Amino acid sequence: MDKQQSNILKARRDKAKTLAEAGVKLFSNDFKAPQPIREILPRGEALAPESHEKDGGSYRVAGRIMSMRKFGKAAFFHIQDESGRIQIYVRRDLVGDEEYAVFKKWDVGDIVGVEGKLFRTRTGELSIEALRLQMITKSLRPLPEKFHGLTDVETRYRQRYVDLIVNPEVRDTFRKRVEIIRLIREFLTNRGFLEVETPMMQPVPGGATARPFKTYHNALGMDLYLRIAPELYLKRLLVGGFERVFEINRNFRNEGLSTRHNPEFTMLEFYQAYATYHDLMDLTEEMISWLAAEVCGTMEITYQGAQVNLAPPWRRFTMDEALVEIGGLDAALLQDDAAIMALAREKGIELQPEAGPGKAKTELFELLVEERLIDPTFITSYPTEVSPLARRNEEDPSVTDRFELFITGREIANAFSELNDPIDQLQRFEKQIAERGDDVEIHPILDQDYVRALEYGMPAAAGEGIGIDRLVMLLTDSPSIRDVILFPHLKPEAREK
RNA sequence: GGGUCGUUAACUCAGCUGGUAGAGUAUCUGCCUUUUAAGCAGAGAGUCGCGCGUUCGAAUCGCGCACGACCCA
Repeated sequence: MDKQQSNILKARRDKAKTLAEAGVKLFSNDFKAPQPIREILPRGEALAPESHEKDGGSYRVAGRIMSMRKFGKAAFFHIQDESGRIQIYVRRDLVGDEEYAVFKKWDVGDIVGVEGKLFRTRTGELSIEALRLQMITKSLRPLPEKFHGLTDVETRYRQRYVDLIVNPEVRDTFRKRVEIIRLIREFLTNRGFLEVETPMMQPVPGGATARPFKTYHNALGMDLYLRIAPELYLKRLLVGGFERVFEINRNFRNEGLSTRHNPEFTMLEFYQAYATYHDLMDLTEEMISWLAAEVCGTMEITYQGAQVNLAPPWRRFTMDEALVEIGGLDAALLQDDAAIMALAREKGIELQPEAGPGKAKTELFELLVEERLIDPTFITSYPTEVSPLARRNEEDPSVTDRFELFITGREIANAFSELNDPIDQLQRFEKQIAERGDDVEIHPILDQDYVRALEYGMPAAAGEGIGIDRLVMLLTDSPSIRDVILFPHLKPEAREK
């Protein structure tokens, strides 16, 4: 931008300079009390073409110019505010020669204020006939082309502000995102859950298996980690006597980026004392189907061309059942640890030396079953081996009282009856640390304070995590997580464009 | 990390087997008081992502790098 401006940018700056020299304020801040465009539109419903509103009411609107059709002594343009869009008609004989000369320097992209009367044009479009015009903010850069708009995904993500200006469906997606989060709060609050905030910076990053971001606190002289999950803190609150808690906040994972992964993402976690994972399946089914009805107006939604029916009840399979019924495995084989391990290797799954049949089974599930779970499906009875924080099943201690929820082949939720036996918990932590392999960045430290908290006694409870971004993707039919995060992470631009 | 594809004017895109860059929108000038992808006439605008190589000559071919998309791990 420094050396050679493109002529189009130069033209804008020259024009702005000319206006400023003529005494026009390019950045005024005294256009008071504009009316939302959406509130004006119904006022003109009864107007016939080529007629003005009878009582001649005056309207004040402000917004960005999105299109412009100029004639010699008149012009039409559209302005857009947050609520909508309306056409403005400007006539030289109504605003005066001087004002009209200034108006001729207005461009698409400028933010302006208009005062005038409501009327309907010959072609039937409700419009405001301008009596007074005011520049509020002069735009120095052109908006993308009016017909194709902005489609380059890289620019859309890097310059989200432009994306939001020109792509109304993008604004809708983010409004829906806000609405979904608001409804979740309402849903949980109505059921007695308390919304809490727990540390984003943790001395021990726990509650999940992932590589954390590391930082350093100068005054304390200690390493801190951005949290990979709030789980262990929320469960400390159960120890403390809060019986239903939830948190909606950011988690950070120092791993790859993809259409389903952003280094920071929003997670809902909630914990309920004296509940089991069965109770949470019921709650989840109720919550997500209700969200769909509220946000999409139906429980039968479309995601990227696939029909998805979110109406309860949802299918529930144990992992073994799913491997047999959907994965096509022989039921007898699942009872044979050696055969499971062999099959996993045969399918090209790499298993660490210390990995057991539970790990192999889980990997086989991901490979053979996961992507085929389009309609919502709860998978239960996860192997204890892959569930370090979940309560063991009382009849079969090799599995846990846990479920994951899959919709459109993707994991949406993960929940379990909580492990609250401090001795069992300590042993599992130690085993996990021993097995962490060569990656010292994952779970570097044993969370002894968490074990201490459990020693005081945590009530029987169940807890769940729901990835908000993925849920929003589902309910807004968005193909990439970057479509539901306002400012997704990208590599730095090579150069300023 | 691997593979495939992409990167050309502010935006959306053409540009064949190498011959030195085009369209539409946008911009600028003129005409135009009911248009809505307004219209008509004219004009200007690009280190063709970056670098190296092959060649008399590279947007085009080769190699490397950057950024992005999709798929795989």
